[in-house]
Amino acid sequence: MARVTSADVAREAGVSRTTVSYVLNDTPGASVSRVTRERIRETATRLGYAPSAAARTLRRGRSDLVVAVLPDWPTGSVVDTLLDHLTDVLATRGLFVLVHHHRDSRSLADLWRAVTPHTVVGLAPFAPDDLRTMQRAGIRVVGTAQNADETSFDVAQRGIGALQAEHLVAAGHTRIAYARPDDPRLGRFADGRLAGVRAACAAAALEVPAAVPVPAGEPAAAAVAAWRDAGVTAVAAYNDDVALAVLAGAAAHGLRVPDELAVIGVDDAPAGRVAAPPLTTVAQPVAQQSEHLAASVLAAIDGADAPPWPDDPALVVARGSA
Amino acid sequence: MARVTSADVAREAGVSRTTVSYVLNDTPGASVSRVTRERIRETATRLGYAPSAAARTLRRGRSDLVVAVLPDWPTGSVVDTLLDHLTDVLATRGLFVLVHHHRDSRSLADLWRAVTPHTVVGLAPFAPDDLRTMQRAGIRVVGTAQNADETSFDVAQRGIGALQAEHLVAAGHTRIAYARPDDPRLGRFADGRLAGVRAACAAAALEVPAAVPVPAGEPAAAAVAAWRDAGVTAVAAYNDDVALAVLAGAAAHGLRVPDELAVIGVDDAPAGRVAAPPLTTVAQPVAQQSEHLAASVLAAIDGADAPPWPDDPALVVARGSA
DNA sequence: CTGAAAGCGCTTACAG
DNA sequence: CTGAAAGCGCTTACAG
Repeated sequence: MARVTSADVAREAGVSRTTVSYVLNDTPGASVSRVTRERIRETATRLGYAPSAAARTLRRGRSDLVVAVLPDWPTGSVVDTLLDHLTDVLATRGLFVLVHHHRDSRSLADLWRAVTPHTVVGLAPFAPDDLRTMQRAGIRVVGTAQNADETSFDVAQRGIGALQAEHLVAAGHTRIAYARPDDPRLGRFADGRLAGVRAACAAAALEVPAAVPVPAGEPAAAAVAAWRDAGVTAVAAYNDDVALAVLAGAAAHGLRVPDELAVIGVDDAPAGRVAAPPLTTVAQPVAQQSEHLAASVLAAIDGADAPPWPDDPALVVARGSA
Repeated sequence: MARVTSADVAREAGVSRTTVSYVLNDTPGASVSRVTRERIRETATRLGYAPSAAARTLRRGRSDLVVAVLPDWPTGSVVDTLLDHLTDVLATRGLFVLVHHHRDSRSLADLWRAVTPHTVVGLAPFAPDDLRTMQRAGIRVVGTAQNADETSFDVAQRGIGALQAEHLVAAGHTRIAYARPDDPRLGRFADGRLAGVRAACAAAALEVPAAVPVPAGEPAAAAVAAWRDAGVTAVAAYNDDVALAVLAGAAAHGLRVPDELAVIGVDDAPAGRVAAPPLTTVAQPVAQQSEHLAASVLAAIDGADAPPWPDDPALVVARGSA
């Protein structure tokens, strides 16, 4: 069974391909009689005509496809929400979003041999080579500062870390430690958040916190013992899973939380909300972030200026642990 | 700046487009002198030539793109791992994987106007209409039983539920309850797991468990009280987040776990490993599942038979809570 | 060993 | 109001 083309529809409906194209694309300014219109549509449906995306793209020089490039690391619900919203917003412009999970080790160049995207949205920074290839291929790139090596996401990470530290400082802690994840793929995130914690501590004239790796899913008994011996009274954790591991470590040593050790996470994960004590955490206002991403992409497509990053994107949810 | 085409490379290198195509695609059987080869490659790089995916696809009638269609619900790390592996395996065949997060309410038909995929991998079942459109467009579809309305994922979900119940039954429990999530998007998963639990209970001649919605992230105090009053001694939870909420509910009533109430989750999430008591759970052997998915897709591409679903895909990780 | 030419399926300026 | 024709950029049978 050969593919059904617009020529088949035209022949069957007794018109030219031109008319078929006009009708099926609702080309403005094309005036085709009502009955012809109906007949063409009916014929297309009956034959099961599906236009060739490749031919369309080749002819128009641009596709309706937006590729979102995600980093390799486990992304979670925030990114899901972001993409969901982006998909909705772009759908109103007739654009489709497809997601590519990118391994840093591999070049993106080969991907453009398989697809001709309208626009590429980067949620991770691109390698300079990749950026150059895309620019040369005339692909529009959004979501990452094109010349700086820092994305708005990096900035957001720093803000999150700062918020954690400021909360701890405000509660009177003076010796703060940082619990970072041991998954190397999370490094870039962790570095950003840690930088924020350190900046806030420095601003409060406190000693700069040391970072110790705390694997999620194992009680952090050793780390907690070391902190206790060093006089640390509060720890900022990379995320809620890491914070929960710290909580378990404290329990193992009979340390009372938050009196003897305060703990703050990031994510506002369900597990933290039902921990004992309930975990204090930093929540990201996903709705706001989603709006911003979608607006940035739209602006880029329209050649407008990018909207400013919202002022105060994250917030502390104070519960029992800090 | 106009797009660089193979004609530009040909002119600049002093050869025909034919030769450029042969060299850049390493066409077998094309014998081009070494120095010409080098010159063409060098010229292509210098000009920043990127072949047009659309033209290539149009000409060959098939693209190198595989689209994975995911359902709308929060997917999490298992699916990430699956896709990661699939991407790796297909890369060895020169294929690229792009992911589409699909809302059931919306038709997939429009997507095929933006891309011409080589193959579509469905991790959720497709609507009959969508399936028909794809077949007509000559798109190969994998990963979902094409005529039955049940995917291998549905089967897997039932197996998980059965495992939970069997573990509880083996421990001597006779009154078992089911805690399902309140996120409606998870319904399909929850139904499958619940069916497995019920089947296993029926097989053990026990009363069929009632399902009560337990929101993740809130101590399930009311649900636990009701279970206690009804003489329930064990609960199978949809996943670890829900199980943790049950654990918190038990704590709120001073119920000892597992003696007065046993709890089993699904996922082997980090938070469950550091809970008090550590959560007993069902772990999915992601590596095996990944192999199976990748092998299925490869088989479909090669026109071979799909490999059988592995016998015993999930396993109970017994810890403190059941 | 290399090139001229056809054709994939579409859209759109142009002619009628 | 409708059609014939060009051309998007590539690959590949064919001729030399």
